Amino acid sequence: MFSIGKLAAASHCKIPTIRYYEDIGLLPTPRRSAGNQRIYGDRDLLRLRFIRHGRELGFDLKAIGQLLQFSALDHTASNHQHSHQAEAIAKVQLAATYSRIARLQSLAEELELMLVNCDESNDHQCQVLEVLANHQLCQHH
Amino acid sequence: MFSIGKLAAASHCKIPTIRYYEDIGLLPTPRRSAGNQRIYGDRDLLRLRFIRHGRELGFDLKAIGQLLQFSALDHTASNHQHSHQAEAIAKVQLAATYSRIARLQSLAEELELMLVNCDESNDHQCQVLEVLANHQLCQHH
DNA sequence: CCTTGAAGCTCTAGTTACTAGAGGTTTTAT
DNA sequence: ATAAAACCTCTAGTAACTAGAGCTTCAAGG
Ligand SMILES: [Zn+2]
Ligand SMILES: [Zn+2]
Ligand SMILES: [Zn+2]
Ligand SMILES: [Zn+2]
Repeated sequence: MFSIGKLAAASHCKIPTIRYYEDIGLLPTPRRSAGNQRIYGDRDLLRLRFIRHGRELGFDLKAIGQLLQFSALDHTASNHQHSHQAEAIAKVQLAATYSRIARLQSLAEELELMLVNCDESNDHQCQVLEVLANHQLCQHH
Repeated sequence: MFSIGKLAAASHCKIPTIRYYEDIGLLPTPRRSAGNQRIYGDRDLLRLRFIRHGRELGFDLKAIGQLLQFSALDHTASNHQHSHQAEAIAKVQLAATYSRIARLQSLAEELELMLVNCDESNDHQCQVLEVLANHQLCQHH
């Protein structure tokens, strides 16, 4: 039985974010005090921590919504079916993560090259600006 | 002298995106035909390609706006000062890229671990769901 | 009991970089 | 002359929050 402020502190999640999760249906509508303030229980804290942990691991809210359904936190007991679906979502996330890494690595190489060439140009014809103006000068994409 | 459609085709940029860049001031307001349709020239194409190339390299629009100012495309001639500023922006971008890579790599490791542990669990206590519910089970963050 | 400051409430709007669609006009080609 | 393609403006939607205005409620001290 705690207020939204306590819930926020216990979950490392900001108050407006908690209300936002409620708005979009990720958190259930909590009961209210006589004066209309939200009251939460332990179950809500577990659910919110699950959501935040999912976010830290890079899942989007839609995926987290599905994962919650597969978990015991969404009142239907979890079973083997659900576990397999959860794994499928995690695999998609992993693949997306690898492809982002690959893309960022090629960008980093390109940027490094620009900067190195800047240093080596003796009349300093700035390679950052030159390359941006002309994609032909790129090596990696 | 070409229409917005031709400009889009020549720059691999969608039409609404071109109008959006105009709205936010990244592209100058073009002159118009008698019937109010936009007319562009070669200069606009160079500028738009610069912008798009910057986006492909991961710069945000604010950084690209600055880079444009430093470049010869923004009618003030480029000079050494400008080159140094351009390099500074590229260095910031490079650092941000490396830190994103590092973060994604730790996430990928965590996801891999979850999936491996799922496979190894003989009663299949789904580790994806377990880990999400309990950050203590994480190794990497 | 009363007061005051902290915490909570709702609602709106802003962030980033676009994208989609409605409903109307102009161009281009036959 | 007509019809299709391209263009116009304006609004709103995307993801996941965050900030602020203006008002109400709660908790603690005197
Ligand atoms: Zn340079
Ligand atoms: Zn390139
Ligand atoms: Zn599993
Ligand atoms: Zn964790």
